[in-house]
Amino acid sequence: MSSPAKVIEPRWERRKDARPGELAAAALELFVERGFAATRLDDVAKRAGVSKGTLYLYFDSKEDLFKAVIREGYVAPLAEAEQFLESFEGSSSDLIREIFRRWWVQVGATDQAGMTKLVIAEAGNFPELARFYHDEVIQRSHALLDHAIQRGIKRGEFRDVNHEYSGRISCAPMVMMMLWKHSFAPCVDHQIDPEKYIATITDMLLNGLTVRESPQK
Amino acid sequence: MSSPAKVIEPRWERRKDARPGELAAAALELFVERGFAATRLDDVAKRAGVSKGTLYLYFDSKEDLFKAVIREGYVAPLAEAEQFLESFEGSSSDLIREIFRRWWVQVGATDQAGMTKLVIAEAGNFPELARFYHDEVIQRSHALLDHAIQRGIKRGEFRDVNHEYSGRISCAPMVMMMLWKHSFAPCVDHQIDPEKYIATITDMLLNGLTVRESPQK
DNA sequence: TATCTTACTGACCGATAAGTCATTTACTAA
DNA sequence: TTAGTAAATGACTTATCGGTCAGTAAGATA
Repeated sequence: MSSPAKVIEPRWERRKDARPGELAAAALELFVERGFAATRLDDVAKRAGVSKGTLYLYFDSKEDLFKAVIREGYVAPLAEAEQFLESFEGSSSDLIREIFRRWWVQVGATDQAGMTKLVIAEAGNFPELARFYHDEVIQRSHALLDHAIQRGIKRGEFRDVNHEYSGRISCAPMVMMMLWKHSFAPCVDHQIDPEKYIATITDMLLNGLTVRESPQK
Repeated sequence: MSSPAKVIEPRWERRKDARPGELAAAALELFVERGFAATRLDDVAKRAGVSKGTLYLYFDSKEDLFKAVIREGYVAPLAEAEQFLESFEGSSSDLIREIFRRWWVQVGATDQAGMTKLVIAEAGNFPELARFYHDEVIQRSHALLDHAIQRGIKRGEFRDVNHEYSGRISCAPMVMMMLWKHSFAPCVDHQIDPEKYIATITDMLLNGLTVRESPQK
């Protein structure tokens, strides 16, 4: 059955550089799936293909691992989006549509999307981390949409809506889709079609519900 | 110092009927604050003013307590809202405004608001419960808003927006405000003014961002 | 091929918290 | 007043899991 096997597979490999990233990725998955307290470090290690002892070579404690996952894994694409907004030439309607589209492709469809659920769920246990995530991600996302809306107002494309909450309200449907993906989506039949969903958001956000005296294309 | 004290305070009282409700209320608070796994039953009992042993007189296990909190504590006001919609006479704009206002007063501002965060956070660990909550609360909330929108379309007040996601998208900003209250709100300075927030939602939802050829009041 | 370094392992320890139950005490009814 | 009941207690048992570390083996070096 088994060949004489001159080539013996090593039981494990030394991959000092790759381990932290792989452990953090495994931890993110399990933290999102089960929450911080319900996640066992043995399981994190197993999913990363190492033993628990190895995990402790790279992280001081479970809490340290958690913080590393949040702090180092938080969404980078925001800076790119801010840059994109600055240099965008077209209409503000197209700008907002494009922001949502990119948001989904670069974050929503990736593992990162689960981080929002994780931070919301653990905010009570890790308030400093929640504050960090709020300042670095939430606040900036709201500001991004708000700037896009202000741009539209300045260019005469948009109505002068309330400045304080407009960014936040525009973001809400996108955030909810991310949360949905990591909560109810795996439990229920009905799935969301991101493309259709985003098309409906932009339609409602830009045109509203009320019929117009002079309907436009 | 101490009076002869003919009247000795009893160390505890027998309150068989009140205990389950008080324990469930305490459990909801702590589950929302810390999550299921991180909540200690000693703490739940202490907050309810009893010992852990008493908790086990009324609930079989920690999981049983959790299920009771979700199943028996879920938002009742939905049925009333559905009734309200059926019998509403005014414009669909006013209807939607009023739905949001009542939503906040009857649910958002109460302890119940935390349940949404709890169910989302624990959906991975309790899929059956998540399904239950989805069918009984989420689905019905989306349907409620969707009906209000369909009403507006039928009456010629609203544009014929996409039917599939309009209810969900309309709910998103309200749900986000509830989640916010139980996640970032206690960590950061900035607070949301529910009244202003709801006013901005309805303004954006009904009128959209785009300027109109013939602006209306 | 022999030697050395160190990434990695996994059995083990101790603390924590779920769950139990013998005992205590509030309350009731005779 | 007292005996009877059951609601409530809290010390105890036990399983789990975060964290440790002595030992093992990958693989580099010469």
